[in-house]
Amino acid sequence: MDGPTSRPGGRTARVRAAVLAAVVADLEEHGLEGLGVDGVAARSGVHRATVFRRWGDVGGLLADVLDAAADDAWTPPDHGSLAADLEDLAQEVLRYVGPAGSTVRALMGAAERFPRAQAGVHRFLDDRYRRSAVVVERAVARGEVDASVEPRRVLVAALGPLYHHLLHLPDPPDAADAAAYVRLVVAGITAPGGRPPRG
Amino acid sequence: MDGPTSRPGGRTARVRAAVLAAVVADLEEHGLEGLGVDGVAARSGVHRATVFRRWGDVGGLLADVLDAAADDAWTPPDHGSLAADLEDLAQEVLRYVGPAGSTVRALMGAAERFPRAQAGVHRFLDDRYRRSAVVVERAVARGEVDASVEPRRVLVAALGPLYHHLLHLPDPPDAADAAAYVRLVVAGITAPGGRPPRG
DNA sequence: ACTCTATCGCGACAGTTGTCGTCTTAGGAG
DNA sequence: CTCCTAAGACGACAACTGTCGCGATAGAGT
Repeated sequence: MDGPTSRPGGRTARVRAAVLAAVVADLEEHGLEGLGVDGVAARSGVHRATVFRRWGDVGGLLADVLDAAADDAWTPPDHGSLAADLEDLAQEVLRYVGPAGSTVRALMGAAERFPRAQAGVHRFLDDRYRRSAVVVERAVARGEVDASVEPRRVLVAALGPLYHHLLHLPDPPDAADAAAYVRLVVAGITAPGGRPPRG
Repeated sequence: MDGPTSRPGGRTARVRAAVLAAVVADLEEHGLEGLGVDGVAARSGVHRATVFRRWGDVGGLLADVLDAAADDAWTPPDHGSLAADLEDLAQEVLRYVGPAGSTVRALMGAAERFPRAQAGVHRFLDDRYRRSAVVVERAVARGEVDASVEPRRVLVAALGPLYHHLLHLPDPPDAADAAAYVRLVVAGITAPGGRPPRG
């Protein structure tokens, strides 16, 4: 995500590391409400104006944290069945966006307010869903589901209710809820006599 | 939500109407980012301190707008089949939270930041889902689906992906997307040979 | 008509957010 | 080692957010 910037090494990288570390630390301690550029600047030892110049606002900070974190080699699980794979993904969503101090959750909360945060959410989820598509493709290869299904739509249908539940409903979902949402979708596309879903 | 407050009529009600009208107007014009207590106070002719005292923050403002709007006699449609009813609900979600200046959307965006907004989202969606449960109950009565399904879970499974898509994915969903998410769930619980879903 | 009190108007205040221009420094190029 | 430039440091600044105490008033009860 750095591109061919002029001075990738040295001080700049050090400043970025210090700031991002301060963001996650402040986030875990005080949550999204307690996260401010001023606090991050003080904690990281970097000047306020510098943080504003490079990251713009809290949304930019969070987006950069996630961009840095997304630079991993994550790959979806392979349990041999679509249901098991999707349930595993759902549990992972629960683990990552469930906790109040979670970066993903904070970023989603800031998305509507800060354009940079919204772009960060888009990048993160798009990458996530792109990597997860193999789960559905493997199911197609196994003959578990019809080849006409669109992997992305199945993933969103299976995990979307969990995100919605986590972020917008009063009662926090547990592992059983996550599994139930997945099963509701899997039952549809793997139903023996059911008509092949169009999308 | 007024309860047995002491002075429901007269000036207080007038102030509330003026402020809430200013909120929706500012929201439509400048979006959530451009919504501030100061602007609302100026536009409504009500003093800053009064707005802060009664509503606390932007989240309180948005929550009250939605509380006022939820005081209607809305009832879910009855098209004679679960699929048609759910698709209708999905289209309604699309209409109401799709537009950028929508109050529901703004409230959801502010939820993570302001506790009052979060409570407002909870109240609104809970009420909405409670009223919509009849759609599933009618399907059970018709014998369309098994009686063991939990209406709330079906609704969340059918509409959750749409909320998720609307709020967190780059490409805005259209009517076809909304219908597809619904069908994916309906196919599962109405599948002739499929095992009865557990919840 | 009179009283009483919840609510509003008002202005002062402190803290936070975000911008700007200027100066200094780290560190790459020669 | 020296020069040059991108990046950070610094402090001043305006706008917004949220709080407080005090005085004014609408409007309900009698």
